[in-house]
Amino acid sequence: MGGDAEGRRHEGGARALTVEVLPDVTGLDRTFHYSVPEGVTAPVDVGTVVRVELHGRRLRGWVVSVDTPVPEGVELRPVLQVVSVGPPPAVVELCRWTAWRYAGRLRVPLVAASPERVVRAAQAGSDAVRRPAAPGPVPVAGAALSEALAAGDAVLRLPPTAERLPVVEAALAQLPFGGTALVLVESHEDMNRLARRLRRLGRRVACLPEEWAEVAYRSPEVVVGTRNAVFAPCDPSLVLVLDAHGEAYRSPKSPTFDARVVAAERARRLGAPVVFVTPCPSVELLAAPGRRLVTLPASFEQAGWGTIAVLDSREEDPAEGGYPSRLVSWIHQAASKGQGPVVCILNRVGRARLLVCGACRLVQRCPRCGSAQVQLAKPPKGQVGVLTCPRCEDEEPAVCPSCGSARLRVARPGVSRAREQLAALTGLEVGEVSGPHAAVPDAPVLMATQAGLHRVRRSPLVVWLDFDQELLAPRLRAAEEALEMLARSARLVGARGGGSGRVVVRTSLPEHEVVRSARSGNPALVAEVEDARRRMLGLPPYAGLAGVTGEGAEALVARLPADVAAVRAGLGGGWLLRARSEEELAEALGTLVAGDSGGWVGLGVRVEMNPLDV
DNA sequence: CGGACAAGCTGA
DNA sequence: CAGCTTGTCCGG
Repeated sequence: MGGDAEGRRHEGGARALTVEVLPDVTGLDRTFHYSVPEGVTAPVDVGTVVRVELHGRRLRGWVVSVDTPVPEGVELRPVLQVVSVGPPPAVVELCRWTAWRYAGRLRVPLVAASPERVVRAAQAGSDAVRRPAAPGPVPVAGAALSEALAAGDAVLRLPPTAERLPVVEAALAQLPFGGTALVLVESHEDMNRLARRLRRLGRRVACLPEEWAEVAYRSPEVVVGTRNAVFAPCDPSLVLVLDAHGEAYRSPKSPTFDARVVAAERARRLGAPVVFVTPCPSVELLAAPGRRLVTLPASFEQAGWGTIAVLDSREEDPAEGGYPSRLVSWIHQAASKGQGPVVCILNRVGRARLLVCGACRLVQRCPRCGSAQVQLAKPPKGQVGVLTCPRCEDEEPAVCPSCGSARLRVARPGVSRAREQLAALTGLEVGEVSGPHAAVPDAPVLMATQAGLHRVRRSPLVVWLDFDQELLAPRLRAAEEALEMLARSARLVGARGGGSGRVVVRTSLPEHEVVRSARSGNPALVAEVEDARRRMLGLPPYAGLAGVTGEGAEALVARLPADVAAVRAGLGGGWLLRARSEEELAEALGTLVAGDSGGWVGLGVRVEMNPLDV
């Protein structure tokens, strides 16, 4: 790529080159024209990072077009300096598409597509001789991957404990000579692990964004990276998205682009195949037009979900002290195996999420806003605790306002309280993992929120202490997310050479399709129910939804075409837009914005496509 | 976005 | 009316 990197500049001095530059300034979504003076020797092309003067300020910016007509009556100033090589023109084009598709500014995808540090122009082309790919044994998943690659755009449903390295290897075996595979992964950690393992197999790997220049100039066999790597400065011959269910593929800030959607678009433009590998494909992933679902033999898939045991919480004996004795003995057994910590999960931070007065049975609520108060920490001995309102952060002493009793019963425990209970019941040391960054204590049993799933490599036993909470969460994707959590749990206990661990799910809904899907290793059960629900309720992917907030939201909404519905969305003067598809929404918003002298400057509007909170 | 410049407020 | 805050405008 960047084939004629040398070609565009100066044209033998016949005419001065003019460039259109987008300044790297948040909120200034406008372009300005500059001339490229003779003194500038570095190549200048679409994507190049330059330094320019604007309104007395020296700014960095991207060249977004070359030799486009300059608006009348402007006096061109010269580009001060070529700062760095930037994304190749085709990637800038992809960035434009992304900004349009997610109704946001171009700057964000351009930042994602650009090197972190300055990169000087270098000779294109590979300097290393490739060894031919060793034709290793083709595993079950390898054959399925071939089928998926042949389909052009496919989801490969690979059960959670199945190794993913053979899938990547099988993809590399099909790479054309000199071709590059782009592999997207959920996290930085996954990237480093995959890169390490591929290098050990003799593959030439480059990671993004660290090795941006290698990707651009050395054409490695494999480019590995997270969400932003979808804008890799190369022309991939195939694209692989691992753990394609992961929320990490969605950008949290506007434009809220989804790297899976961008990956499919990129592959389509290049005529390259794209394969999404995941144990539990979402409705969105499956519903993309022209996409095939490739599955493995049912027996392989079932085995790949491991052992998932259900504890029906309706049958528990309250005399057992909070958790059934069967669970306690499972924890004892697993903890003695020495295969990592037992991980118990409760997605409720703090000590208590619901308190009831022991004397008069009153539910403790915030005196200001009425929300149920929570208790974050156990009070020191002999002192009265503090109740906090999760909504307005009001703090009150832990005393019943109605009868004055300080005997408050924990009706719904949080992790801290559950930790105390488990330690008492098992007699084992129980550590607590609460934040995504807190240290993981060295204890045989860990009490964790969902974040704990990502903090442990391997475990003999994962216990969901209250899975009802995940099954019944009032979120659009609750069922799919619950299945993803079970998939991750299954991987944790099955990690490395067929771990013999198990996942325990404590719930009062053992017949819920999420539980049945995971137990039978058939994620289609959830997919079918979810698909029907989305169709019936007109939710994505069978509708396009977008949240619009900010000063100018009202004015924008007033000018929307008739086929885009808008309703006031709860807090803070925002709006929720609905159209037949996200593309239609993007089109409507795009034309509105293009109407006002292009760009989102001064509109005071932020658009969140496909918002996560209903 | 952030600087420039204008209009508005304060206190001596 | 100097000295400061607040607001609006605009960039090549």
